[in-house]
Amino acid sequence: MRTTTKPAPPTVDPDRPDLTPAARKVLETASRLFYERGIHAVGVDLIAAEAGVTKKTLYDRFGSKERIVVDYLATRDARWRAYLAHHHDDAELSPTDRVLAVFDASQEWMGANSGKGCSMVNAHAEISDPAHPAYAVITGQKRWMLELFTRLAGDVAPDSARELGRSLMLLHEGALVSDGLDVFPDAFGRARRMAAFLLSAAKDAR
Amino acid sequence: MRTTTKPAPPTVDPDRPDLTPAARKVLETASRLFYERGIHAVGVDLIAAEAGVTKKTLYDRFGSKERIVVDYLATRDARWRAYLAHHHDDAELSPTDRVLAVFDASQEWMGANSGKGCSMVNAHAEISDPAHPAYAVITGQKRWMLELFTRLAGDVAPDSARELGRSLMLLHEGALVSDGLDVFPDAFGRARRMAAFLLSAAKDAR
DNA sequence: GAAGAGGTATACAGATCTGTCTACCTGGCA
DNA sequence: TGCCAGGTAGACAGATCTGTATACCTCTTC
Repeated sequence: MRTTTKPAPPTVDPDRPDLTPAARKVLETASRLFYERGIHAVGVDLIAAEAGVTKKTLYDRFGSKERIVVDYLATRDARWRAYLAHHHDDAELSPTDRVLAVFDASQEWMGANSGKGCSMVNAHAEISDPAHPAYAVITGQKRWMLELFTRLAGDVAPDSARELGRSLMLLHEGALVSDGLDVFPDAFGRARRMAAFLLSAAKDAR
Repeated sequence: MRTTTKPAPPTVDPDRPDLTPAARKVLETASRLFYERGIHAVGVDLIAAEAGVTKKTLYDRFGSKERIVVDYLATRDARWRAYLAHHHDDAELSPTDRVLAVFDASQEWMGANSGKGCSMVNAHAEISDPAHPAYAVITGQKRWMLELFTRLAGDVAPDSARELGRSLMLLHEGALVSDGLDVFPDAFGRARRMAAFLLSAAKDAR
C-alpha cells in the first residue's frame, strides 16, 4: 500500500437510488450475511434465497459475486461517512469534542450494527490480491479516516496534527477490533478517554 | 463471549514433536496459506500439493480441515507466547520496560512474519459459529494477552492494574491492525510511545 | 397494443471442495 | 522373517459454488 495518489472521494450514494427494489434487497441481505459470516462463507444461492429473489435476478443486476462484495463495502463505507457527518453537524462542537464525537459515533454504530468488528478489516483478512477491486475500497476508507483524524487534530494542536492524527487512528482501530472481540467492556469509551488525554497533553505542550 | 471460566493454559508445544515430518510440513504449509490468503480461500488440495504430500496422508494425520485450522491457530499462539517469553527472559528489565518489550516483540514478530495483521482477528472474521473449536483458541489468546498486560501493569502501578491493562491491550490491538493495514508507518513504535506515556502518567498519579 | 424492463421458476454446465477408497512401496523393529 | 507405521499415486463420491440458459409473467410507457 502507501501509494501517493490522492484521497479518492468518489463514494456512492448511501441510499443507492440507482438500484431496483430487488437489487436493493439483494445488497442488504448480502451485506448482513457477509458481515456476520464472512465473504467466502456466503454463496450466491444463499443470498438469493434469503433475499427472496431468483439467482437470475441477482446476476442480471450485479453480474458477479465480486461486484456484490465491492458494492457491500462501498455502500457500508458511504453509510458510515454519512452517519459520521450527521454526528458532526449535530451541534457546534469544540475542536476537541469533534474528535471525541468520532468515538461516540463509532460506539453507537457498533451498538446498532451489533459488532463483529470492522467490516473493512474483516474483508481485508479474506482478500489477498491487492488487484481485487474491493482492496481500493478498504484502503480508501482507512486513508480517509486517517485524514479525518489528522484534520480534526489540526484544529486542536496544529503543530502536531500529523502525529496526533496517527495516534487517534491507532486508538480508533484498537477500539474497533477490541469491541469486535469483546474481551473487555466499553472499548470505545476507553479509547475516547485515552484520546481526550492525548489531546489535552498536546494542547498543554503548545 | 465474556465467560467467567479461567484463563485456560493448555497450550500445545510450539515445536509439535508429536507430528510426523509429513504432518509438520502440512501444518507449516497450511499456516502460511491460511494467513496469507484466508482460511476459506485455501482448499485441502492446495495445501497437500504445496506441502508435497498426498491428500491421503493429510487426512490420515489430521482427519479434517477443521482440525488443521485449529492446529494452525493453536500452534501459532504457542509460538507467539514462546517468542514473547524469550523477549522477557532476555535481561532483567524494569516493570515499565517489561510492558514495552511486548510492543518490541510484536514489532519484530510482524516484521519476520510479514504482516497481514493478527491471525486470530483474521480467523475471527471468517468463523461465525462460537461453537467452532477454533473460537476457543482465538478468545483464549486474547484473554491471555489481556491478563498478561494486566499483570505487567500491576508491577508498574498496582492500583490501576486493571484499567492500565485494558488500555495497553487496546493499544496493542490497534497497532496490530494498523500494521496489517499499512495506512501509516511504524504502528508498534507509536503504540509503544503511547504506552510509555500512559505508564508514566499512572506512576505520577500514585 | 406493442415493447421492453424487471421479475419468477427451474434446469443445467463446469469447476471446486471435503472426504474416502484401493493398491502399492519402504524402512525400522520384534 | 514378518509386521506395521507412514508414506505415494490416483481415482472417485457427493456436495457446493459461480454463472448461464430457457420459458414465462406483469407492469409501465410510448
